[in-house]
Amino acid sequence: MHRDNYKAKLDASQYKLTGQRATVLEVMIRNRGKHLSAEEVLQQARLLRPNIGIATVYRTLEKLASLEILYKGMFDSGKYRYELADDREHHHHHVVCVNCGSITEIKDDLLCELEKNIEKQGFRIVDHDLKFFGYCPNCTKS
Amino acid sequence: MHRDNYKAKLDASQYKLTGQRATVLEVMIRNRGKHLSAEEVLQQARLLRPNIGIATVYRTLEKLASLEILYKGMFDSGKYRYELADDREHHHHHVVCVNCGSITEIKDDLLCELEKNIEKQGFRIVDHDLKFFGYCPNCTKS
DNA sequence: GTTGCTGCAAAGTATTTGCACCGAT
DNA sequence: ATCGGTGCAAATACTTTGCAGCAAC
Repeated sequence: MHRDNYKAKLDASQYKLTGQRATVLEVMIRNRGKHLSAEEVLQQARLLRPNIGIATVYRTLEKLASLEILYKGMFDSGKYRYELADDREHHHHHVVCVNCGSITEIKDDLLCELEKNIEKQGFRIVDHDLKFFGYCPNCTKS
Repeated sequence: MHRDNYKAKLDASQYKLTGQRATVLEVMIRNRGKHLSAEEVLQQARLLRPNIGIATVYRTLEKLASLEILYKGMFDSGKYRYELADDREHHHHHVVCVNCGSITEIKDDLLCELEKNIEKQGFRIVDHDLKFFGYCPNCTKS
């Protein structure tokens, strides 16, 4: 998806497309496929706009996630990471390397069946989150 | 599994089975199937041993998790929850109700196939973590 | 001038660590 | 006497919030 589409989406929302928000969005677009922490977003955003504050970054990430422009997830431990949501639309999963910490994406779609089973038990499922833990190809060699 | 087996497992480790550790273990056993936060463990532990401290609870939960007596996972947001590990041995998953926050367990095993696919791409998978988000039967009614 | 947005600093949560003391060998 | 374990308090890590000032309409 092109960056103008994200901006349009934000523009159409109840929120203003301010310079700071555009900066955060720009950082996320430039890091498509990566899973950045708020601190990492801040550092990169400051290259473009040196005095942006961490609170603004958090507030912006939160808003972008609520608009479903970003996906907010907890991978390893203790902190949230963010990525462009359309990158993970239908359905890809994460492989977290327990050795080097790298996060790789895996495309697959085998979970619909499982969800149907669960719904037979009276649930209504709206989302899922699947992560694998292991060794990435790089770390398998050693 | 009987509580003596857990104690034996802890006993056989490099760690001592102290009163505090037995208390934490007891709390976890009494709450089999629940997913307790450290704070919740503390509150229950204090019923049995009023002056146990939060640091001891954290240290004990950490040790029990490293011995694979407990499973440590992040469910909703911002804090870890712990459960007896053998309750989740091979393979059950969690359904988190986005309305009431209840966590239900679902037995299933459909992921081996998926793991094999990923391993063909050069990874070595050692664990996975699958969560569904939706509405539990109770909250579906309303 | 109202209203929403920002940066800073302070507060809030969850967790970890430093340290003096205790208890079992 | 040693050494691991404990409780308390302080420190840390991440995130949220209060607030005064700013920017846009």
